[in-house]
Amino acid sequence: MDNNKPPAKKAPTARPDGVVTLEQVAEAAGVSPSTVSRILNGTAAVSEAKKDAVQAAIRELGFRPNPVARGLAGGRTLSIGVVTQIISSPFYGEALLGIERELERAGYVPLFVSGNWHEDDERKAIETLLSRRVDGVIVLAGRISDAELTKVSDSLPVIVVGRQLSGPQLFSFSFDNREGARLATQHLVDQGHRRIAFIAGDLMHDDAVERQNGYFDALAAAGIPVDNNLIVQSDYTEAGGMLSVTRLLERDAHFTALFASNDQMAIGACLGLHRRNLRVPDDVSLVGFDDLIMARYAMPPLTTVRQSVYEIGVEAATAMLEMLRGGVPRAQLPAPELVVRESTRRMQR
Amino acid sequence: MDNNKPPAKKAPTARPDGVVTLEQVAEAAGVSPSTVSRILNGTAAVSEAKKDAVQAAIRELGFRPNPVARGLAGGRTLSIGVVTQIISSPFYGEALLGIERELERAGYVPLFVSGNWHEDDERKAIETLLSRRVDGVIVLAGRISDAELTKVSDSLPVIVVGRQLSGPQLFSFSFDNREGARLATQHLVDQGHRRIAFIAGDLMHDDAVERQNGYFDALAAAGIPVDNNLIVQSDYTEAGGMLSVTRLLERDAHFTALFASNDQMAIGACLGLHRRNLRVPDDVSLVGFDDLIMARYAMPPLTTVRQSVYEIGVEAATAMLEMLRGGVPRAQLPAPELVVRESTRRMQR
DNA sequence: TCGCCCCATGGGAGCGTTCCCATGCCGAAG
DNA sequence: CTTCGGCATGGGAACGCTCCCATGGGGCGA
Repeated sequence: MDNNKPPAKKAPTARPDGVVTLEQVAEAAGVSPSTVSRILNGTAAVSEAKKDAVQAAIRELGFRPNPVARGLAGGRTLSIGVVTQIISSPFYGEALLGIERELERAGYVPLFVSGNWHEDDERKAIETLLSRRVDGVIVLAGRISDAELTKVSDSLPVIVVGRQLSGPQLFSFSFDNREGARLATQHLVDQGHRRIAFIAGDLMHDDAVERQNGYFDALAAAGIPVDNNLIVQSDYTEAGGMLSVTRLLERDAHFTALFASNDQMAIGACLGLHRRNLRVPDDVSLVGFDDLIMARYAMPPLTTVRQSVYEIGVEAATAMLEMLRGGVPRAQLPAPELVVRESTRRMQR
Repeated sequence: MDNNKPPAKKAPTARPDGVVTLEQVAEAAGVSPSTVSRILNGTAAVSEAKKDAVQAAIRELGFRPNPVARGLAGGRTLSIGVVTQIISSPFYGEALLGIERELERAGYVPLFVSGNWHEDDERKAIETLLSRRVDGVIVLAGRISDAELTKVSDSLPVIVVGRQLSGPQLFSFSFDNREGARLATQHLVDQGHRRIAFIAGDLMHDDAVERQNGYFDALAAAGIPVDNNLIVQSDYTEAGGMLSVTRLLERDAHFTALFASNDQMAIGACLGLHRRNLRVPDDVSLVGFDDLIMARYAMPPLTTVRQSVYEIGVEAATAMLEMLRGGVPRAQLPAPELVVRESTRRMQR
């Protein structure tokens, strides 16, 4: 009774580490591993009886499929790579949250990697993701060339937010930055402002360019000539916004309104103005872009353009899942909307 | 010449999908897969000659080990699970950045999952991580019980930030919240304030309790009795901070200073005060905690307690790596430091 | 009634590594 | 010179799952 011959062929029952495998489930349910796999993945038709037996066994044993083994065997890892620029940014944070929530519903897990606004880092980030065998990649903005992105999409579905690209496994969508910026500028014009300064983002990026175009659109519509002296380029950070105000003031570019192309720069600008004893909105009306939480709690609360960043994340994830399912993704982003708070007012005198 | 018999035994050379495997490297270098593995992992001594040959082959073929296969075979996935509460929070964002940066240096990748301040979600998050076979888990605060956390550490190294726990595979460390809060309150006392309101965090969490204790400490040291009417409990969000001010004001709890136990609530409180026509710092001095970027750009810039959240992330990751290496982790967090800005001033009249 | 086709199922070969074990080989000790 | 130990190396079995292929039955048309 004690012949414990090592090559005992098979012994799926119980393991020292308490890990439950598919094989054990199969044995408990009295079916083959193949059948369990089929039920798990819905790969093929299985009789109700066996289905029930297996479900019961799974529940009883507390079986949880091992994604690692799945990844190796099936080539899918149920994980999606997400390339952000800085994970800590309030802007990206919102988007990541949307992505995470949406992916979770489908059993996928996001793998976040930061590009740090640096082309090389971004490339490395994508490499990391590829070597981790993610099932797809979502790229939020970024510097890497369109060509490289397209190349990646040869082997994987790719969703790009904030660019215009497409291909068999490539889908992109953007928020209507131009219209949003137009709305913001228009609002300032409507309030009687004529000298409206503009803090642009990094013009290497489409969205920054589009926001600038929206600014131009509104000025043109109002018959106000563009004055380059009123425009500075910055980097979407609070510090950048603050610095921009200094630059503007040093140029002696008199302005009664300022449109910063994102909220973070607007907040920075606000402090910059404060330091020069210029009050918002009394001396300068200020508009931001994005409608991050910080806009709502700024002093004064910031007029801005609502862009539901969370929603963008959700849409990106949805599109990815759709692509993975073999379908054709689409993205329906809400239209830009101006949120008027207290940082803008009708031009005095 | 055309006999393409299917069971050709082995053909490691080239694959349709361009994926390079360890086996191909072995063949190219004229050694066995085992040897390549040994070189890759430094598992055993290998002659210099073979080592060079393999290195060359790796470089030439552009081989990148497949973490998925590694995970299956070796039981390690080179990934670390990180349980946060809300990935989009400016506070956690900073910490995650620190973790990511530090892990990257060692070739590890973080897997972020959100607990949403919800015990069930947190438990599910940890489950997800375990089923993904992460090599370790870093928990940032959270609601889950100490016992459960300890249980997890039976099978994995665990690092907990913001609690006091320990065990063979369990390490925790905290920022000195109590001292930080004491410092903040003390500062207010030093400015002549006696009626100092306090917005606590969720007292289910150690850090919130500690911050409250620090507040008590300073009051006691100054001989000021605790007035429960001056204390409200909230949730570390801007909205919560704003609401707290309303509650405080409705109670007719006259106060000349307010210490909010994190920056986000302080920012919200600032707006709340503004709405009631109370100016910061003219009518009420305000102090926050954390020193997030937003504190620097608040209006007025917020006096707060510096807690390098980024650093905390780095320390957590470092400790994790140390544990993985089999060593004994330690964490050296900088001491709390008060950052005086413009939201506090000497009590008038 | 017979044969064909399709469907439910099982068997088993990978997926790319790691790691245990076996195999030579060489030098040192007896 | 023989024997033993140790070291560099190769072989091959896992790891847990997916998926292709083979098999056996049953239903249905002729």
